[in-house]
Amino acid sequence: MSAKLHRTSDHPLSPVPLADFKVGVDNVIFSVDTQQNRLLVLVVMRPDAPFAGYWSLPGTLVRQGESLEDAAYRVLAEKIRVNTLYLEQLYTFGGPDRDPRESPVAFDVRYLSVSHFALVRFEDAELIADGVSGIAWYPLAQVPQLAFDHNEILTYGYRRLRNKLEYSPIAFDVLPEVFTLGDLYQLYVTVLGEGFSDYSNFRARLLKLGFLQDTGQKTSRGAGRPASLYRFDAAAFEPCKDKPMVFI
Amino acid sequence: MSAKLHRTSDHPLSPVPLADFKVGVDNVIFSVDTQQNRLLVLVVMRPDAPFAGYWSLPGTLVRQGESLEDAAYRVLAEKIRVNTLYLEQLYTFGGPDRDPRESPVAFDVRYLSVSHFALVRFEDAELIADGVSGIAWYPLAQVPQLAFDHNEILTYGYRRLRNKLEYSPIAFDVLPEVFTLGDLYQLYVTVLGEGFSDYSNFRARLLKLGFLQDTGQKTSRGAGRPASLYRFDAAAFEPCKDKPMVFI
DNA sequence: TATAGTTATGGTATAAACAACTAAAAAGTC
DNA sequence: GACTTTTTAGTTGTTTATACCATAACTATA
Repeated sequence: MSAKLHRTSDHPLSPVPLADFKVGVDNVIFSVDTQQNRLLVLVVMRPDAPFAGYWSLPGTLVRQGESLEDAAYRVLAEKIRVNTLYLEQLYTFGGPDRDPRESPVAFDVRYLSVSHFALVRFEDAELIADGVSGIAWYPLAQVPQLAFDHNEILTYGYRRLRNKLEYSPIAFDVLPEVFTLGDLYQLYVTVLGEGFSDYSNFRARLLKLGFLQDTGQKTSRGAGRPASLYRFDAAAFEPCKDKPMVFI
Repeated sequence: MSAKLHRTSDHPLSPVPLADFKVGVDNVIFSVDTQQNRLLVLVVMRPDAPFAGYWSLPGTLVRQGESLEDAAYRVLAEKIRVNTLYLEQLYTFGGPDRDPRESPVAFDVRYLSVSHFALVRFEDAELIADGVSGIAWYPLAQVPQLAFDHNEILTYGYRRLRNKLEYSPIAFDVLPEVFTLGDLYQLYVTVLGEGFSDYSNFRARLLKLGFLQDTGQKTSRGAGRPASLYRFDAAAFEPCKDKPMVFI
């Protein structure tokens, strides 16, 4: 790192050429299948070069007059029909040589990717098959080699997911509108593994925090005692903003 | 937000024009004057249009063959001589109309800023006055209106600083090599305010975590009992990676 | 119908941790 | 020597996390 410091600056009379960029937006879109307890990532098949025939994160190039966030929403809406989603910026990948379309000799174009992180409800999300290129949910552990540096972007996204799950109420952007405490616990186990409190203590903590609203209704699916159905109360969450919901 | 979803996609035979970007890198560089207990931000005076005569965050446009991180290091090295620093990517600002050089009619160029967050040691950092444009440390509360959307970027940077101070050992990138527990506590007070544990409990917690190495030496500055001088032990910090150092 | 299996729920006891507070030690100052 | 300043080292009460257990409410099966 220190080698990068104290470089002699270029002569002011010979201006160095600036890079010209196309800016892309790539989305890490997570969902959780609460039936099968699987963490899923949305990938699309690339029909054209470069990386034709490779799976990739759904992305697009930013158009004239379009903001980064708008571009992220646009590419998502082209792939899934959803009523509600969570979306935030993730990280920007902009090194040279990350896209083969960049000519290493001519330096004519650079491709930069502003990645975004999104969550959708699995039951609610309807994939849009346009007939041309494929689209699929992949369990995170089974994601193949992706185009470009998209595996690296995915790693960033997964880290963000785990971190946010600790403090933010993003679980309720993935779960159905009403859910049981067992559903909520299973979601945390699916994403984080078993490295935190057991079900009993998890229950006690979440209920004590006070932002889970009992709907009065009960489930009756299969064996076992029926579970109470809860709803997330965003207003009641405010005071819990900085308190962890689980301890990893 | 829902209005942004489900837009009809453009006709495939009439391709929409993509935006052409110049990519800039702007640095939020913080330091702390431990003598006067002030949180400082580095700003530079813009000599040329746009925003000539305004203070701004030190930035530059990315050159051909240069990575984003390299560009961030370059602009920092042009402004300060330091031996050690902390630097990470902050956020990417890329909406249209954030730079007056963008023509609203012709859509010829868009300017995007990949902001970075940096920390340097105040005593160690020597500002480089190039005679042309000004450069100065500003106390955070007294930062004037900056060029472009740089005040917004600064807000992002300050939030990142406060968040990182809670879990990461970035305090030791700002403090001198050896320091007293009083210095460390004052740094936290300077940045976070007084909303956390008192000095006595702060001491007990930090010492118990076990990554502060007693140098055996003592200070003898002014009145009061001499304080032990400590050094940060990065290896011993590893197990504390996920434990908070203060409770805000 | 009795019994076992399954899941949800509501606890208790113990150890750890946080918060507030007190007191002594080691220097300088008057 | 008395007083001030700052560091250091506690104590105590309360909260909190963790591990573990007991029971309730339902289903499936013998």
